Amino acid sequence: MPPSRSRRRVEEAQRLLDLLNALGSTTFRQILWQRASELDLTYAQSQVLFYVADHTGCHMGDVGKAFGVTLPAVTHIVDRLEEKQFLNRTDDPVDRRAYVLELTRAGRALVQELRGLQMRGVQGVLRRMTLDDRQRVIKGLEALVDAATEAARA
Amino acid sequence: MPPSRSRRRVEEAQRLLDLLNALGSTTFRQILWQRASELDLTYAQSQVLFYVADHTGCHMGDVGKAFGVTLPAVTHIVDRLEEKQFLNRTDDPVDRRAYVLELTRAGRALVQELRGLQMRGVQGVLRRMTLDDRQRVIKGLEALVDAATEAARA
DNA sequence: AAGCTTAATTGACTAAACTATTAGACGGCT
DNA sequence: AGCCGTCTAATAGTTTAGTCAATTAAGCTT
Repeated sequence: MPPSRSRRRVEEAQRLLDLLNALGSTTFRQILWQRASELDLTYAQSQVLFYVADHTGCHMGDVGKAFGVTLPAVTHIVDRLEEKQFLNRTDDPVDRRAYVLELTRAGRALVQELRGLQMRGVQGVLRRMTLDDRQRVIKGLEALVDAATEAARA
Repeated sequence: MPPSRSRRRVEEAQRLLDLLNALGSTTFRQILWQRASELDLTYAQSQVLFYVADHTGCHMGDVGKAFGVTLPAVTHIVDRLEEKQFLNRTDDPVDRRAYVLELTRAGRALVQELRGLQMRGVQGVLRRMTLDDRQRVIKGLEALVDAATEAARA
């Protein structure tokens, strides 16, 4: 008897769950963030740094929404990044309740360096894959991310 | 001029990096772990719980190695899971320095419930994808995880 | 038996997250 | 103009997770 449609759905879900776990755990995380931790940057700090790099002029609240954390958490992380001189908190001329975040020169340099390391890490992985597999994973993940976004909205 | 081979490699790496980020951030994490946090289980605690479920009888050190954290970190997490009566720490009859970890009945029930919720979450996402995309993402991720494992070893 | 290694805990610390509260500033309404 | 509700951010206090260094106890080797 061939597997029923619903049985196959279960198997696919199971397999995908395992793969996502494997992805999230040590190996890949290490490839991507190892260098950041060597530079005394925590994972959370790196994430915020990257976010601000891509959203210059954003407010504290924007960061919180982007990562799904509360404002006090953002306050602390930004405090530390400001101490380390990687970003500035300046008054928003338009709305005086808010701050405007932007990277310092050192912050931009750091982001550029880390991006470079991540790119090299990922390229090192992609080099071990066939062209077909590379295309598969990219197209597949695009569809997956889209579907997850829709599912979260619904 | 068509894109050169090396330029394409850079673009692929960039795209993959973005996709992995999108995957790691809010949407998917929420689908998978939302319920656990409602039950006062942190992410780390859930991870350990799941690990022990799949490796009954393991030692503290095994957990640490699996997640790349130090032993004291494991001690704390296991302390909390034991307080909550989700797992037991019993003496290893073979090696009296070590403990043997196993889930309680309540722990097994919890893992089963969470796995069910995760499965439903993932199935809700897969339902919004075409058959081709589902196959693509699974085959693609398998290749990616393999390549990452090799790359980490090398 | 002595000495090294291993498994786990404890203590002291930092980081990150939460809740609840507070302080200003914005905006709409009367 | 003045008040009220809402929004942005900070502060205080707590919990969790992680680190390192030191400690205890058991196993292994010679």
